[in-house]
Amino acid sequence: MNPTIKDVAKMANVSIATVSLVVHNHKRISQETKDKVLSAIEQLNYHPSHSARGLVRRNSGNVGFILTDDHFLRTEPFYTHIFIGSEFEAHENELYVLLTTINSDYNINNKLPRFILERNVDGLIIAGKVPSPFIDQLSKYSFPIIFVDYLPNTNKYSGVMIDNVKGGELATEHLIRCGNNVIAFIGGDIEHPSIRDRFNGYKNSIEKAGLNVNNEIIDYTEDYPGRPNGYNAAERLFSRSKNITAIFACNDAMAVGAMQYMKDNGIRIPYDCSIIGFDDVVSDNAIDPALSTIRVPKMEMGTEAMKLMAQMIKNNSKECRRVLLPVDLIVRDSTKRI
Amino acid sequence: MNPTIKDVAKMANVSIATVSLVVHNHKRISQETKDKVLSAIEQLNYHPSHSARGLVRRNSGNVGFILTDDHFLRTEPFYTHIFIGSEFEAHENELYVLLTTINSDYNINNKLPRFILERNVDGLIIAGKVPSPFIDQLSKYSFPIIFVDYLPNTNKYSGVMIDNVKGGELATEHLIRCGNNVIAFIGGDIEHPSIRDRFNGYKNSIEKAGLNVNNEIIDYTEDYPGRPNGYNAAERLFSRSKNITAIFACNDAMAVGAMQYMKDNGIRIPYDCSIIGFDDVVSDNAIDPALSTIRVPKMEMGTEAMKLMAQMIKNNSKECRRVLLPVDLIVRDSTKRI
DNA sequence: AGCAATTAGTTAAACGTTTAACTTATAATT
DNA sequence: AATTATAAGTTAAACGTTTAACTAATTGCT
Repeated sequence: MNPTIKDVAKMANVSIATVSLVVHNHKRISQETKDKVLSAIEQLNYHPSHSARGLVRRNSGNVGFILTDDHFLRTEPFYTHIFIGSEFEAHENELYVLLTTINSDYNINNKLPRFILERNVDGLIIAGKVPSPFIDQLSKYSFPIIFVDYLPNTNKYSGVMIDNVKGGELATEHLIRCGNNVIAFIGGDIEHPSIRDRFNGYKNSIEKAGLNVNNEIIDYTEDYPGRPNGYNAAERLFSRSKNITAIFACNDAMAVGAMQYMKDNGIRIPYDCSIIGFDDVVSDNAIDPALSTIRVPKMEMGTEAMKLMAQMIKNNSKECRRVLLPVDLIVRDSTKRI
Repeated sequence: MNPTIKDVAKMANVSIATVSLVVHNHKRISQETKDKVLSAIEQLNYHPSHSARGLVRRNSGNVGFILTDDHFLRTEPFYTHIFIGSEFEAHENELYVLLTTINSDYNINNKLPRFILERNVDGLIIAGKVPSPFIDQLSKYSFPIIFVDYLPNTNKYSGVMIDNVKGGELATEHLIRCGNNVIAFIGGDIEHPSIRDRFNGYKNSIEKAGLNVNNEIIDYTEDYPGRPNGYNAAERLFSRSKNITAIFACNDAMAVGAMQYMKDNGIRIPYDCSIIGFDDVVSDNAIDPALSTIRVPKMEMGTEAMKLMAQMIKNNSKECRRVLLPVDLIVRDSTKRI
């Protein structure tokens, strides 16, 4: 049986209230008593019962972490890094993380995750784009919600985002500095705020450099921005225009797909065509040449989200707060000065 | 405020004990009363408090899920699938899953995950190989532990495994049936039980076919069995022997690495050399040709582990139980009849 | 010296369940 | 009719904390 507060109290010859006060290091307790109690706690290896605490505090000590299954299961461990960041920061705040996935085609008839129905979380972190019917369902609950890497259009939610526009600019500027002047863009669903922002960054830089934004070398579809999509996008692109010298892909997965197309069709990277991705999730040598990209601070997004969450829980605040994290240009071998 | 059992009792005009009995669908309650209570529960959207329940039942309702960070963050979402399986099955058993990673170089001075120290889990699922100092630390705790995809050498632990020997045999037999008679093996750390079993399956089939096991075309190292390792292994292999017509890689990641080496060196797959992997984790078209492999029922491993866990928790049993899941041969385009 | 203020601790109620032990009403058996 | 058995519910204690309200001892102030 685990030691309880009573065991500690008995051992230290004080009341259980005193033990509790020491645990919360309340000022009312003298140093002498504190030492006595602390030593008993140490000896017994006492840890307060999560359940008992949750019962009287009327909270759970848990934070739900939700993402869609296709995001979680994709090849590039983007969201996995975000989760790890959250989990890490949760330790610092004495919180536990309950991870669950929802269907990417969640609809109004689907059940909400069990920890929401049973109100066994004090807050929710939602990573990546989730179906809007899911978000709608959440409105009846009053716990804080923090979005990471995706923010619904309504401006009532807190979120941790990266500077996608800036990232798009950095990538495009880099390609321009390398001497390219026919720079294509490939993206998935342009309705996705992140992709749209990256595209806007692309446009900004193209225009700033005095080049013209040419729809013929801009390709996006509604499909999931993964490798197959990148492959197909590159195929369409090169069938429309032969003189493309560089591609900015909205993420690394699409970039890798596009690279595969180029390899299959004798287009040498970066000699015939440079390519840059976004996210910095492929670092292994099976991708050749190494992909230049925009680094996204994935773990940091997770930690920032959990920090925000811990604050909101502690202050019982519902105010909407936003964090914007910077991105960096990472130059590897897939982009080359002409 | 969330509705409590009292609210339900008041609404249904019964005692709280009756509500509790209905929730547990105890036979002592008449159908009539049951209906009344159930309808009140429905109307109020009542869910029992996890904390209150945990307090009296002296359990947490949580299961810890542990793996090393490099396993979790690897490119192929192998363990992610296992986790999802566990999480799914946890729902069926009214359990929550607390996921956390440990360092792959965990040592005796590292702290155990918080949920273990605070005894906030009723059991532990450990996925993949973990450092043995970690396992040693666990011995002071008495909750059930289930290993998945890795079982320490001592035979005191419960586990869910796949038939690695059989998988090795299936893969090798397939290559033999395709007409190959110089079949190489590449693997990572041969001390890893799964890799050793796969290798043993390979040997079984080679011998059974009357071929000889040739150390020159067998390559393993102590390194992590990822893509870079596969690349290097292929390099060593082809520098030692030119007439290899097929490779069995101990997993898909190493196979992909080896494929990259072959592509870089003009070895056409499968015309010059066939290759088969293990795990079935790469299904995207950026890997070309599509990789033949041994399918591992990843989600099922997760669900089976959680089923076992739920039983052990329910029966308060500590007996050692094992589940062995079968694997399948998946023929794609990287292996070809000569 | 007499009173107020401060310090250091204790008491006891509350949080929302579960469940053994009890009660009461009805049915079955002698 | 008296006794026993069964059915259907209720009572109350317990689980391990937190914290407001209280007490008692000491110190400070006039």
